[in-house]
Amino acid sequence: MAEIAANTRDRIIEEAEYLIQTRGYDSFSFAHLEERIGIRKASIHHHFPSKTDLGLEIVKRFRANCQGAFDQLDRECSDPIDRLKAYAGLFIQAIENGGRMCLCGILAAGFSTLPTPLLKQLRSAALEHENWLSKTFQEGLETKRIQPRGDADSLAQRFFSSLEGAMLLSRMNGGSKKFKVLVAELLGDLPAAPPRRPKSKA
Amino acid sequence: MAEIAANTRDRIIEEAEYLIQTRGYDSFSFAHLEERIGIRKASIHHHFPSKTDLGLEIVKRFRANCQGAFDQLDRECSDPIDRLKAYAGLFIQAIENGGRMCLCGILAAGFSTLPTPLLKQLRSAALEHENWLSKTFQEGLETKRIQPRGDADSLAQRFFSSLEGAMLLSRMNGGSKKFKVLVAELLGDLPAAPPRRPKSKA
DNA sequence: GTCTATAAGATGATAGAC
DNA sequence: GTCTATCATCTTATAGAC
Repeated sequence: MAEIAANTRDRIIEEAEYLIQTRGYDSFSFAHLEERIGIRKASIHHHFPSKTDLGLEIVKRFRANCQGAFDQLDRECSDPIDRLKAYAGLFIQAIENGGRMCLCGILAAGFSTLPTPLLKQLRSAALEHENWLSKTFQEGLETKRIQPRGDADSLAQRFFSSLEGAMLLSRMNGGSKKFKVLVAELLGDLPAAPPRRPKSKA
Repeated sequence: MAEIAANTRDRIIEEAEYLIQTRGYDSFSFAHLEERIGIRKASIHHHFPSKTDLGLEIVKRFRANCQGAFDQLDRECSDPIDRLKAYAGLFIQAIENGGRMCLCGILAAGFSTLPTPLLKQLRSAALEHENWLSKTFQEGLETKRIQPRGDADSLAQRFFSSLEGAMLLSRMNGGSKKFKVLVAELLGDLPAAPPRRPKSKA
């Protein structure tokens, strides 16, 4: 995953993504990029004429990366709860990798000042997360692994909201530590039956 | 609650609070205030020397208002679940009153660029919400009104994260409509027993 | 208390040399 | 493809007249 970007264009995307994840879209600037990459602002404009162009590429790449991650989770985790755990693990990784936020959450927080094309990409990104989560909860409901406390869409949206909210709030106190606890409680609350019972029955 | 501000100073606080709730701290400016209030930027600086000073007053007032709201909820709702419902109702009111976000959530989202004094106020504000929620969940647990799915602190943090996350995400699609549904599901999931069962038993 | 005028810096963006 | 130089605009903030 975290290789060093080969060309300038990719380095710009990489550093800009970090800046958006940590500062938000409005509060990141070409000057910050200049400093981090060691390239002049004008050169960045050569690769991305406007800030919106750059933002768009970042969210598009984010969407593609997420789809890749979803496919990998589907392949590697047969149990839906394990899959949700691994999904939440991606949030933890982000927090611990320089205090990054999920692009969905941090961009949604800047909703009212977001350029329209970026907003459309953001909507799609968030929808893809909710859809994948819904599919996963649906499987959990069908296989009786997850308690039926609402339909899959509802469970997905509650799970997503919790993670996004907790992630944003986590930076105020203790970073990933509290977030991890909350995730564990969230996941521990899902199963329809104890995951593994002692071999005696009575 | 929503009276018109008597003096200039209060009007500034009022309008600035709205701007922060909708745009975030970084993205609101004295120029926006000038436009909304019909007063020059220099005059605003007369009341609040720096932007941080203004931000501080807003969060302090917010904390006081919340404490007042908590007291009122404690007085008016005897049932802890009703109290949580009324608490969530405050979020709905904010969304429907010009698409406002909770200051805790929108300021937390701008965490990394927030002036230190404001960050401290924010921490206190968030803590007060979590503490009041924890107290309320504790009562629900003790009176067996709420299912024991974790301790009160944990339930409070999950509830708070869900509301903040859902609120921030709500603006992307449909505003308060989806948020209301999510809140209803969140609350409907709490009770330890069906609130009212048909009088027949078998 | 409110105003005009202005400062000093940041912002996104462009022109044109190399 | 990268640079210097420059732009118009926006930002927070101050000085000083009324």
